Amino acid sequence: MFKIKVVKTVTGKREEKKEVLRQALVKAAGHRISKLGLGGLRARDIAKDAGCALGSLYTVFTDIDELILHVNSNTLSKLGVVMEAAARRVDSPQDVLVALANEYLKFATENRNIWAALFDHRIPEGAGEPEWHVAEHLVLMRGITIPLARLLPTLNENQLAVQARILFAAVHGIVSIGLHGHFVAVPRRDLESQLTQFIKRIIVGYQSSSNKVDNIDLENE
Amino acid sequence: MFKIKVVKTVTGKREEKKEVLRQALVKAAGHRISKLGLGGLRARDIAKDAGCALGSLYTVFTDIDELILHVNSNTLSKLGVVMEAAARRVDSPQDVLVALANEYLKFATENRNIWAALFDHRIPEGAGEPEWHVAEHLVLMRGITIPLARLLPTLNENQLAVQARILFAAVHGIVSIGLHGHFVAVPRRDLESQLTQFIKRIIVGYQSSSNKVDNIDLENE
DNA sequence: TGTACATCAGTGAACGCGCGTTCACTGATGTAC
DNA sequence: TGTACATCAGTGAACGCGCGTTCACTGATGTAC
Repeated sequence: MFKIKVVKTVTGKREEKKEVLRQALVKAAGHRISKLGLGGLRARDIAKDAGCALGSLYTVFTDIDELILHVNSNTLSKLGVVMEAAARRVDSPQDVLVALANEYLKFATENRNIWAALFDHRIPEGAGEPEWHVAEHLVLMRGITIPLARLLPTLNENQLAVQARILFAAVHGIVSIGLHGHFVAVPRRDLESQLTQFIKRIIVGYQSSSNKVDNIDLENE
Repeated sequence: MFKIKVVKTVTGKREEKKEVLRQALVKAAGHRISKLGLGGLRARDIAKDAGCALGSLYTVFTDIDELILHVNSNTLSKLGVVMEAAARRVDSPQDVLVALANEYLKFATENRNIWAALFDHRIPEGAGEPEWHVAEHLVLMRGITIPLARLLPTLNENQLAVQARILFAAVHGIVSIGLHGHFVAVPRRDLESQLTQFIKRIIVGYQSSSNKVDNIDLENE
């Protein structure tokens, strides 16, 4: 037992250092992206900031893209944490949905570049994102599905998933165009209240008897 | 009079040819983008497709970016045409809004890459897009404002503009995430009906007496 | 524990290449008389 | 109308440079006995 532990520790020293390097690189890349955006990211700069040689980057990641993927993974997890916290601060499913939308806006505003990297980073040609990364997206969706299920108890799992995605996409669009200023945007200071009203309107739409989601959705299954 | 006309024609021959070249380049660039996306665009290829030398491109545009701007301008104008036509095919403001959203989805689906270029193209560093291009965006917004004004007659100009932008942003988000498959998307075949339901829900939200837009919006003015 | 050997992380200069942009040249278009 | 000269569009080879990635080398960590 003792022997095994020692061997493990000693043998692990290499893997341990590698892990430290990995973290340092992800952190450095994150800072660079925060400051200059995804487009301002250079392998050389990351290595320099992380305090290692350029080549080291490639002993730990196969690619710059792989490194970015890890940065995005971190971002997603941070986003998940604040969203969950926001949801916990209120009770009714209506308030939770509003809180989630506003927290998303807040996160995007305060972490512009690193948030934008989530969407700007395109996987090159071949197969898409690895499953572990897709799974992280799903966790976020889950946070929306929960209040939605309380709000619309007649929907099944699949219908809820679809509504969560639609809702997220709509909010993302508003936040994205609002911050980016692409096309003509809504003044920043109005965004939050507009977003809140927007969510409330959709909730009213969900609840209106003439427009029940379960009636409609079944068309598609 | 006759003399002037002749002089004009002859003198105009240079400018005329230049214009032909300009159009050819924009067209060629458009095709390239359609096929390979904005990321697959190369100055050499465009010139080749347009049947001119590489250098010619720079006698007509200062930049690749300027050329792309013109392609986007074309796209915007095409989009405007189909949206307007779609709006004319129905009567009630509700139906117009639904039709506009669905036409937007259709346009994006059928012109993926060239549509994506509208949003993917980032102006380098310095000052933003030229005003003539911004004006083109406004025309699109105008198309949304009109039915919205009929639906919500108590809103003033400014409030309508904000609502139009929010609505556009939300629809864009749904279409964008739906098509791009970024994050986990809604199955394509469901998108249209989901989008329709979505718009209907928002309209219900607008009309619900407990959630009047004019009551809310005035907070911000 | 100590010594000899093996492995592999870490290095950073050099490679390679893609690609936007320029520039000296030519030939067509325009002007003057 | 015709001729001599001027202008400027059009050309494409060459420039330049940014930057991801590699690779021969070194030194630290790990293994065997």
